[in-house]
Amino acid sequence: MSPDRLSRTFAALADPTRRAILTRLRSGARTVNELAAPHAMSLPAISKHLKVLEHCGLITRGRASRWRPCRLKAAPLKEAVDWMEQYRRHWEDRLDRLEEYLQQLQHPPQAPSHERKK
Amino acid sequence: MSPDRLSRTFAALADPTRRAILTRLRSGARTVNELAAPHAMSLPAISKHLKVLEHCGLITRGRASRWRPCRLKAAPLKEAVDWMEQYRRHWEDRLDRLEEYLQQLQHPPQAPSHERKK
DNA sequence: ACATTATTAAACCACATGGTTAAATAAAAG
DNA sequence: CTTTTATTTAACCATGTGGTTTAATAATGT
Repeated sequence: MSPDRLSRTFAALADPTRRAILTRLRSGARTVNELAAPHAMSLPAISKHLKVLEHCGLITRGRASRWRPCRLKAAPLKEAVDWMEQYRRHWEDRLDRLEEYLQQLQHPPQAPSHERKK
Repeated sequence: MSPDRLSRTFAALADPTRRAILTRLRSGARTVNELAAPHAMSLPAISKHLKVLEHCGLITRGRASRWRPCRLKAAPLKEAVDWMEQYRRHWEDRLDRLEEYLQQLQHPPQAPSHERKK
């Protein structure tokens, strides 16, 4: 039961090594060795990270003779940002206080919802 | 060695149950029981999810008599979106093709960068 | 005092994750 | 053909994650 793509994307982004790889790919396609170089870990470890990124669609891999150049595909990031954008109003300070005030009107701390009538 | 907050935030968002909880909290504070109700899992499971969300700052918990109302705090989402925004130009179609063309000029598939013999 | 309600803690389990080393594969170079 | 280079696979290991059930805690209601 593999999770949905949004979940896979967020999971992929949760690792600093993988984020570093994506950042590196912003300036163009790179081979596995090139991507591995800056990191203090084995090549198989990097290979696994790349597989994770590929599996959620954040990179694609071509074949150029004996190299497998990785290329950034940012589409899943759009999907993720779109999900988060729903919350923009919640993190913008101006509305935050009003927000909380309205929330308290709806759900006074003394008697949280549960059994209220419609 | 607990990971940085950005990593924790992405990890928190990688679970559909937790995203559903956050979505629910957009309309105001809710008690643990209220949040658990729509989900087919035990209360301790929900309690753990809330702990994850709290630990990365996506929710705060107050104390109102015997209830622990959870309240959304979207600030970490801003941090996450800010990171992703760097990639906006990569997912906007118009630039995508030009992007790839320029990347190929820089890193031709036949002989990737670093140890090319002249 | 006792039972009820809301929530958390503890102990446990299956499986995923992130790393390792050693070996396999594939293409290019000598 | 043999060696070298680039990368992946396999097997393994420690730790983390997401769930369970049972028990503890804490405040309220009777």
